[in-house]
Amino acid sequence: MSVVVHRAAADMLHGAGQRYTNQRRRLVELLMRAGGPGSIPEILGAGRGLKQSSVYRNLAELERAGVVSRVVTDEEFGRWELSEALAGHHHHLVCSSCGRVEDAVMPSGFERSLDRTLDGLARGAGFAHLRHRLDLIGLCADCANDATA
Amino acid sequence: MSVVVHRAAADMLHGAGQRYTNQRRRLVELLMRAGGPGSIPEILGAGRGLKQSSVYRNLAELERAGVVSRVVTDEEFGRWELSEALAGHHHHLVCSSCGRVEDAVMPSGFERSLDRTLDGLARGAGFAHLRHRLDLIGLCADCANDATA
DNA sequence: CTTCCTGCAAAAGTTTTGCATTAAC
DNA sequence: GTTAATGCAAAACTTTTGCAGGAAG
Repeated sequence: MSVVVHRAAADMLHGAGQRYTNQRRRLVELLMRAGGPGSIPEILGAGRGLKQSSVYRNLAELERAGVVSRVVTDEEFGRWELSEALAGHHHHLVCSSCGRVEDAVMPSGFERSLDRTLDGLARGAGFAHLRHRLDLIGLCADCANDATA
Repeated sequence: MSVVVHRAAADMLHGAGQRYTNQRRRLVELLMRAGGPGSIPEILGAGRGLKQSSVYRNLAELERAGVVSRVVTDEEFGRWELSEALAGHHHHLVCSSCGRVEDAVMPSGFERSLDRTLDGLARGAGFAHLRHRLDLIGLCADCANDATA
């Protein structure tokens, strides 16, 4: 699986006239292992030796090539994940206490009915519906425990 | 309606030992009229005479009191709206081309089934489900026209 | 050998903070 | 009168950019 992702990432970059360098491979590897979007501090801390300006530039380049996507949050720094082209369509469980973000997949039947509902909404407002973004906000197990204790 | 909102905002602030000053009233008025979340540049530009540092401080204070909420986007500046306590539960239509954001409401039956589905997801992952955030990403009428032309 | 990538340092952008002044209650 | 809000300027913060050196093809 990880081989498939790296192969795809390499192809996507090469198609854009870009190289799949060691540092870019490390970023993809890191995001693939994470189980959810990784924040800039996590990336800079974890990926020992990854330099700030190169990380920003490489994430931007990987995004242009369609390999990664920026995730919107209310945090003060960025979060990045593998694009849905590589990771599949999914949603996020966001802990409002510690900021942790995990991936989650909804039943495909529900996705379909959600998209139909949004099509209707969009039509009514003159919007062309491209995609949606659905996050569950709550407390992760750790933070829920802390609150109880 | 606007009277009701101002009254509620005043109560919420007073409950927190804060004052409902002219500037805070102008912020609430502005966000109430907007039909969607307002960005910091819009607020600073539109509300003539609103000073940058005071706007940031007042939005933070209004958020603490539960009057307004920060909206997450991928823009480089903040967006703010009336809280759901005042404006009711709703979603956003986001134009991926120009950044415009409009409010939208989904059929209540669909909201219920969405919440049930998310309850299941949360339980499976050890999350305590508090609320959700659902945005439709697409092209507003103006940008769709530009693309066609 | 040409093009792209990397790293450092500096700049740009938004947001936050310190402090003296002014307004609200 | 006492406490909180405002405005200005400076600081903090993340992110972007310029430029020289190094690696990739």
